[in-house]
Amino acid sequence: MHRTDLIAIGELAARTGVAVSAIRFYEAKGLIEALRTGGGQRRFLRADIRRVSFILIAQQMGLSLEEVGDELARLPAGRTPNGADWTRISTGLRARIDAQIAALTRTRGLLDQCIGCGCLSLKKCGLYNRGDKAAQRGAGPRYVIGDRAGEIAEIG
Amino acid sequence: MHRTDLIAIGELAARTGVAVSAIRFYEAKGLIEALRTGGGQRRFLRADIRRVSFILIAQQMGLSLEEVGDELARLPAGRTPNGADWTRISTGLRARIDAQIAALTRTRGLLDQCIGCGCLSLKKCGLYNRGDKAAQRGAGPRYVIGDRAGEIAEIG
DNA sequence: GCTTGATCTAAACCTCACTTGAGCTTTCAT
DNA sequence: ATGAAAGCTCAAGTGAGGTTTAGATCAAGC
Repeated sequence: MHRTDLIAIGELAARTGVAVSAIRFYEAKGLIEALRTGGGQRRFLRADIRRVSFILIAQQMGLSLEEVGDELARLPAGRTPNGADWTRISTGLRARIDAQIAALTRTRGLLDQCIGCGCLSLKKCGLYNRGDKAAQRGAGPRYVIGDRAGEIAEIG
Repeated sequence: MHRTDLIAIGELAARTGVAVSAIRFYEAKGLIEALRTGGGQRRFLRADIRRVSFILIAQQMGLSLEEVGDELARLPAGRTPNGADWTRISTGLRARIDAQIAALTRTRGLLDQCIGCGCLSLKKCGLYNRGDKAAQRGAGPRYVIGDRAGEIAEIG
């Protein structure tokens, strides 16, 4: 048990269910760090399994990799999250989920008002981006709907 | 009122709040169609305002442009959605939102169980993709977490 | 010592939903 | 008839979160 506590990238991949390429990508993004063998191969600590797991869970909660990186960087010694860290972070994640649920519930209410109306009027329906950050997640630059909502005309 | 019922792309853009470039993009994707003037400029029907509005709303509900295209294609005569169509479609959208809310609520429950535990164990926490399509929305090909959940080892 | 499988790097490619730019043409009000 | 504003096409760029490919090297079992 002098060398066995270091694991190769393939094993880290297998243990976390992430592709090897993704692990290299995370390293390039600074989310994890690797030691190197004499021949240049990566060797990870067992604790990195936990670290990668955290990345996956945080992603599930809707954090971008950059935000995940921020969280990890905020850890005391740049270390893998321990129980106390996790309690703090996961409580924050909970708040995010609450916000997402609230946003969806609001949208559902608007949709309900709109079912059977069929007007699809931008003015009346209110089905346009009421500060709905969650729905905005996605790819690339996006036209911000509702930015100038007052100027959008009624259909007709 | 012989020519005025056709509108130029700029007006369609102004009436819907989307960029002109986005409208051309939608046309290229087959979501809307345009007539052409002798000089090659696009002319749209007034009904296309409603059609574009539908695209925006459906996107808000989390449909991809391809899915929006499928919905539009499913319309009786390939026509712009009318009141009855909208009732049918929006009821379907409502179901999607319900599913998203349910998924988030489930995740929140798992997170609650996990706060204070800190194990981050893939086996025990269950914080991995329980058929959570909503969280999967985003850019590009993505490793499907939990696909082989049974084979993912415990941390340690 | 040799072979096989794992790993290495760098760069290119992918999706989605658009935007931007270059270079030219059409439309419309005056 | 003209000049500004709006429109046209086609190609390339953006950003997130990776994957794929190519060609070379490393580590380990026999």
